[in-house]
Amino acid sequence: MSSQKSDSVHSEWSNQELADVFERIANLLEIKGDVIYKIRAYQRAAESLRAEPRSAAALLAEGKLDEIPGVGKAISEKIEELITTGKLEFLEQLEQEIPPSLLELLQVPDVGPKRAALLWKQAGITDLAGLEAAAREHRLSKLPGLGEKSEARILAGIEALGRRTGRMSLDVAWAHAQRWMDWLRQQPEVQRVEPGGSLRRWRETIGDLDLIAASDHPEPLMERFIHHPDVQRVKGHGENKSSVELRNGVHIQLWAQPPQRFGTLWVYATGSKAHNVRLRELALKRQLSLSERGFEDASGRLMEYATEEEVYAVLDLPWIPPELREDHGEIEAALKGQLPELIETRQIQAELHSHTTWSDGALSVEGMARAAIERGLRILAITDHSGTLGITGGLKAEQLPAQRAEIEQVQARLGKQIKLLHGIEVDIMADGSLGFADEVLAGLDIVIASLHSSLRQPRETITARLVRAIRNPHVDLIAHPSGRLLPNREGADLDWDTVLAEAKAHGVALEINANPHRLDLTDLYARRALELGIPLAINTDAHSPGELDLARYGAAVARRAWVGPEQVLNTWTVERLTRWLAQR
DNA sequence: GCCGTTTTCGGCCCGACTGTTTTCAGTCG
Repeated sequence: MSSQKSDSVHSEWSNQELADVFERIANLLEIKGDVIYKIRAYQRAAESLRAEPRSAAALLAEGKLDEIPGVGKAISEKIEELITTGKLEFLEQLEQEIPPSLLELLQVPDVGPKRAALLWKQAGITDLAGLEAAAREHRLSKLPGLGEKSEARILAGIEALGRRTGRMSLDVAWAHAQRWMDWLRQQPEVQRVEPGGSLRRWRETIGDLDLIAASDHPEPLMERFIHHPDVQRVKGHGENKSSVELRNGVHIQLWAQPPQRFGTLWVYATGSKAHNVRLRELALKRQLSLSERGFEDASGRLMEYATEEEVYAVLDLPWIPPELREDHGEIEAALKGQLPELIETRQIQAELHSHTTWSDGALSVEGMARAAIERGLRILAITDHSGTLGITGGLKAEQLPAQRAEIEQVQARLGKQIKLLHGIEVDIMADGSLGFADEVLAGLDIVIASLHSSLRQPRETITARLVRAIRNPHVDLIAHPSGRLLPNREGADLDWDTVLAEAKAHGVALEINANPHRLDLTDLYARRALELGIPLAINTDAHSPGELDLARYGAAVARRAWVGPEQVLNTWTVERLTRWLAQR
């Protein structure tokens, strides 16, 4: 990407695109060899932009860009230049000095900014193809600081890039992690095994798996780990840390320390990196140095801790739930004793988005109802698809009375075990109208509206389309608002400031779709919705009984968004929920 | 380049692992 926007599909710079520009600047400055703290400033600004739910364009208009952490005078001006002119003089200058194709080299393991500069200046290598050719011709090993082993590692790294499977959805990652944790627990040297990294923080997709072990004898454990028959390539191997690539393309990092250091190790290997940096800064203010081994005081004495609670207590902090550890304000909240109460999966007692054989579900109304009862749910909304284009086997409006009759019969049989609601998941058409007429929607207990088609419309069009649905007086809830599919299909290019403002204005709830391939709303916008007081729903969108168990993934998104039980419709009593629906 | 319950100037996290080196630089998380 250059600093010039390639086309005019987007009317505005998204925070993500701005972040990409600053990350690009940081990488180019690193290759150039600029002051490390300037580089970190650009990196921090990029991270903050990605974590900022309000659009930078809107903040600029309000003169509030400096509310973004790490954005000061210089970066504010650059954001303004990008938004107003579409390009950035500073970046264009930089790209004159440093060939931007060098940035490709940074994707290769073991190639960082210093080596990229070396490869460029001493060997004339400016892109990935050039690097691969040089490695194959054994020209790399002749460069200063590089030998035959480095050359072989770099070549292996380039080949691994081609195999790279990308990020995993959360359910896939957990399945792999469980298998490996079971294996690790069977090893004689292991006292304890836990997940770490982005998996434990329940990030929406997972790159590498981080597994943490307590062991008095880590060496033989690491030895057995790297020689496991599923291991294709050993990326690194030491006493306390090893990392491997498996034959199935999954990358695993195993960390180990003795049990009495498990607390600091687990904090460290859980991250996030930004959270860890903040903890270390707090430690330094107390004349302590914090690492995965423990706290070291000025005299060099190491203090070891077996639990995370003890580690946080040293810094006068309460234990912080992993889902919050992103340096998105959790340290400040913890210091003030104001960590939020987070929703628990067990508090979810309603499923407000489910499908039956009336559309594309696997079970009958009664089958789904009984599955819901088995899982302890008190409320189940049957919300089959409206029979509009693109949805196979959707309901026609004429079928709704028959479906209602069936739901009432099942309700009569099941009695007080569960409250069934007759709803619909109505399609939002390409023009923003709904798949059913208002008179039809008026007769239903709950109306969910969602986008399924034409997700690639330009931002203004698709935003207006969603807004029109939100403004329909019969719509209670917008399901999976962006329509994204993890790990690969991006969601609609929505103007979220507008969508959230409209949802608030009309009291329409927004769904956190719990399916691990959706997780939509994202944590970012769920947190903004929380702050705005927009009602939230955590729904599995179950098409089969097993999918009702996906609620925990939705709860994870809500927890990452600092959401407690109060604002989530699914935690409400039958009376409160039916009253809310009736008032709308 | 950013930031402020030690500061508007002078700071800005830490160790493991690797390879190429004779004591350390680069990369990574």
